[in-house]
Amino acid sequence: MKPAPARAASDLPVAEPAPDLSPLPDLVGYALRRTHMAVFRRFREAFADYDIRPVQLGVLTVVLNNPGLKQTAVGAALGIKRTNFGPLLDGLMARGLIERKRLESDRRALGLYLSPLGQTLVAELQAREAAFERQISATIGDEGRRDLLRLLGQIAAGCRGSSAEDDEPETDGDVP
Amino acid sequence: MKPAPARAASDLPVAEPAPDLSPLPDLVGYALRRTHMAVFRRFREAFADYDIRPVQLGVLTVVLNNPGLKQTAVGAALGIKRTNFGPLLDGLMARGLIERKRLESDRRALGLYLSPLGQTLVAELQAREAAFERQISATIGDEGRRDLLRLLGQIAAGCRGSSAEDDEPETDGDVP
DNA sequence: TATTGTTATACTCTATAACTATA
DNA sequence: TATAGTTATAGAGTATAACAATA
Repeated sequence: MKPAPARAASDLPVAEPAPDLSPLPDLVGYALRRTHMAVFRRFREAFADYDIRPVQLGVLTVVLNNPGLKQTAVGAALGIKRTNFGPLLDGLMARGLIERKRLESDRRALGLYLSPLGQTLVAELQAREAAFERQISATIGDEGRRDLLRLLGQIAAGCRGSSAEDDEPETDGDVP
Repeated sequence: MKPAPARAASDLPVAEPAPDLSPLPDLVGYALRRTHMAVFRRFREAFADYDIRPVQLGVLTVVLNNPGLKQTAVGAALGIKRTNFGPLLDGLMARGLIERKRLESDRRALGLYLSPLGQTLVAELQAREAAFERQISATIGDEGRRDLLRLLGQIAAGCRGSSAEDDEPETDGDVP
């Protein structure tokens, strides 16, 4: 709510008329990028004291719900490539939040578990997450939020629907 | 449309019951991330022959609409930090799409212009962009698209509304 | 002193390719 | 041969700090 620069009537003639961005503001892709960036920044602020980023909370949540799930499956559920999931896990393990155990059934695979510390932390994080969710969707109401989630889901499903998706990363499994 | 692995009735007992992701799929931030990723991937495919990414098209569009606008203003309009905008521009200039001229009015600043080649290219890109937009929003219809843009705008505005935004990057200027 | 643009640097995310050890 | 996980590597995207030239 800046009080408007209060131009001195002879300071600077025109206030830089705001560039013409058309047609960007009317494009779904552009709106998604801007909104995602804004929400992401807010998330970082809201979780700054925990030093947690959205992907990390995603991993902790999936491991909480599915203890013992093997690494590949956790990564695939979140759309993270095998290759990139390792370093991400390293960070969470170095903080003592996640533990890994070699599976008896398949000695190649590693099952993921939350440590006691991880369980305590994820409970706190989920509480704050719920508050964060209420905060960012405060302006659109419950109905708007439902609409938004539905529309986003339809767009994402449509994008997955066609073209090349051979590889591994996007083997989702969530949206039916 | 894979024909379903056709389990041999004694091959693998259960088909891995799809991990529980709750509450992630019901979170606006998570849905934004997934949808943004999916749309971004589709964009790259759709513009692969041009080797153009969304941000680059954004820059070209703003320069087309506002020839002579100084570098800082173009970057700020798109939410790109001064520091990171330089290298991005280098790429577009190396391809001969954008030219820069030192401004007479302020000899610190550089005005951005499209080269003739850049003008030709951006016309083609915008045509394809329109087709891409119809493609990804095909499943939600015109009404759904309007709703989606409105909801995304409200979320983004709400995120910008509070907390720390002192620095330069997010000096938007678009959304009123 | 403030602004424009630059360089240097770092961390995260994403992506490919090649390797091991199990299966 | 195929899978689980790793390493190495590369490119974007984002972030800070410090600098030169200009205002």
